[in-house]
Amino acid sequence: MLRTHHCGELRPSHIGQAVTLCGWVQTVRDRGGLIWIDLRDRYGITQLIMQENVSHDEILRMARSLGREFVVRATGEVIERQAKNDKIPTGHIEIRLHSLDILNPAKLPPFLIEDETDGGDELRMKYRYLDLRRGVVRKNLELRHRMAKATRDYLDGQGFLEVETPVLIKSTPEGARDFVVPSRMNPGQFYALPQSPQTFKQLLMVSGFDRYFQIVKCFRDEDLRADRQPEFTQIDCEMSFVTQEDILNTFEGLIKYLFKTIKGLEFGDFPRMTYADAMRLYGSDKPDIRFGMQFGELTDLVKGKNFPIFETAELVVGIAAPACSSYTRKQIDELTAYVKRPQVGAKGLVYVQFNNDGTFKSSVDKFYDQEELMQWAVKLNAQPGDLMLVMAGEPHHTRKALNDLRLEMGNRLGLRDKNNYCPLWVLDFPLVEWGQEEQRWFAMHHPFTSPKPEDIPLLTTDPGAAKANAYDLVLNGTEVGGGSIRIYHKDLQAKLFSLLGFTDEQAKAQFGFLMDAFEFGAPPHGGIAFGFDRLCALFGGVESIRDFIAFPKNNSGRDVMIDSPAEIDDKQLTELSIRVALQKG
RNA sequence: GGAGUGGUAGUUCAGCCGGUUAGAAUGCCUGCCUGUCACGCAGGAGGUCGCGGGUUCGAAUCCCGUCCAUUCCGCCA
Repeated sequence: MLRTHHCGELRPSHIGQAVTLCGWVQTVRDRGGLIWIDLRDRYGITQLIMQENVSHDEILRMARSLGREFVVRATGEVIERQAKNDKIPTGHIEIRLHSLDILNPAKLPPFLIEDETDGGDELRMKYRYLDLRRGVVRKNLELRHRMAKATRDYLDGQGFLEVETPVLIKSTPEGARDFVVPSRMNPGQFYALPQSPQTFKQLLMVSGFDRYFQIVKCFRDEDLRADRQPEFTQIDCEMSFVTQEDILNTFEGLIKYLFKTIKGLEFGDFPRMTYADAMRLYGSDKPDIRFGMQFGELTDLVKGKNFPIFETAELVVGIAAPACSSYTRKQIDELTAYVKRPQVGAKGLVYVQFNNDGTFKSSVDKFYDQEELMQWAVKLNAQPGDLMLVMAGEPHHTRKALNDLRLEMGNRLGLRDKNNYCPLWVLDFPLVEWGQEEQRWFAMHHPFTSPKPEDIPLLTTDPGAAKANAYDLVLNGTEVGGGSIRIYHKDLQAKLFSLLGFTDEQAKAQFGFLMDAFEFGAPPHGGIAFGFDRLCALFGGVESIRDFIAFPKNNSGRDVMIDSPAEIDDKQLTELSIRVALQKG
């Protein structure tokens, strides 16, 4: 070993010991007659000291030649500091240097390797290996490690087996776009990278591995966001001989275990809400229930008063923002501008100030009297002092826009504390939804999801009304997991494929292996998958998942450090029987 | 595919209603300093104002195009 200790462990109890440390030079403070070096490694910072007329001139000269991030090996004696620093764990000791080796000099880094760096995102990603030296980023990866460890501990304790499934698989038309990989040995043919190990984990159930999990990379070739990467990690799980209730309980247990071991937080039973209620009360299938402001519908109440917007609206819906009745004209204009942004896309916003004296002042006073506005207040559960905000229009878009406004009000009122965790199960999703453009049904979850048994007759009469045994776990308005009870009978699976517009031939070509397997004794089964990166980011109290991934990709799916994706040689293309025909812009 | 924001010193930014030599902070270099730890003090170096075109006597500044980054919408079963 090149070192006897690391840079985070020496304490006053070590005083008098001869030690050797290795690490990176954080900074050199040359005070003339005294020189200090802060030596950093993964574990912390330890101060080295040299003194004129005490230390060798050679060491002093060498210390003055050091630059930031030089890799050095330092040997000396642990001594007590004359001036102590209570801000760091090693702040009561320092090392009186006897010898110093430069193991490797370093170019000046392009940004400061400190918690409060001066580096922007782009530069940090280009030199990610330097960024990862920073304590804040390192702590994120340490958190991720502990999350993965705790997940394995819990699931192992519950009898789950971790089984690896292939990464080179087959492209399927449903769902997200696939990343594809050409096969040299099979000219003109391509593998696809898995969007999830879905079919393989179901086959493992047929094989009798009745409790499977895998912490596994998944790939989706879709546009990115702060919380979406082209390759991401799931905690993928499946169980046999279980009901939906068993799965909810087992994995509520996992999330509780993570909160307990990682953050020391205890939870009671997670609340549950149907998809229908989530949409009705929050306009979202992933409601943030850290705060109230539930929707109230006014559609019937407002008709017949000659207010044109409301007369023609299919849905009139509002929220009551607590203690906001004193909002100024300017503040209300800001809210109106917010909902009119293209991203929200609302036409406008009606407001009603419910004054503390019980009177109302609104943007629609011409059309509605005080008594009528009082009825609104009852519907929206508004109290004196509240500000009612009402939107109208086509139901789907209006709910979505009001959801955006509700979250914005939550932010403005400081109701979305990142240290306050409110998990929620959302249940009873619809089985399928209508694709207007393609004029066909699409699976809301995926085509292997089981309808609720009592809704199977609806598949032929009214597919849109059929509910699925599908569920999402939502945490603070973010979907962190989702799953379903699966179909395990060949006939029902064939019926679903048919509903989704597959011909028998297409279904057989794409999922024949699964249909075949269902004929060899498939057990009832179901499962769930959690977005591991998102879960880590939420536990870390951060919106973006990038800092919980060691080497993430940027918005365009590029790795700016290794500069990928990249073109390949003609020789490689030839071997792969591929010709690139780029369309000229 | 669409909308917004940004691109100026190594870095983070200011300047942008056109007009001296493009600034600040930090980093870097040199010197001084025997208890620093965001060390301090003095001095110094450092710029294709993303790129291309246009308007103008004159463009970092206005206009058009383009590239890059970022946030959001679409998309993500």
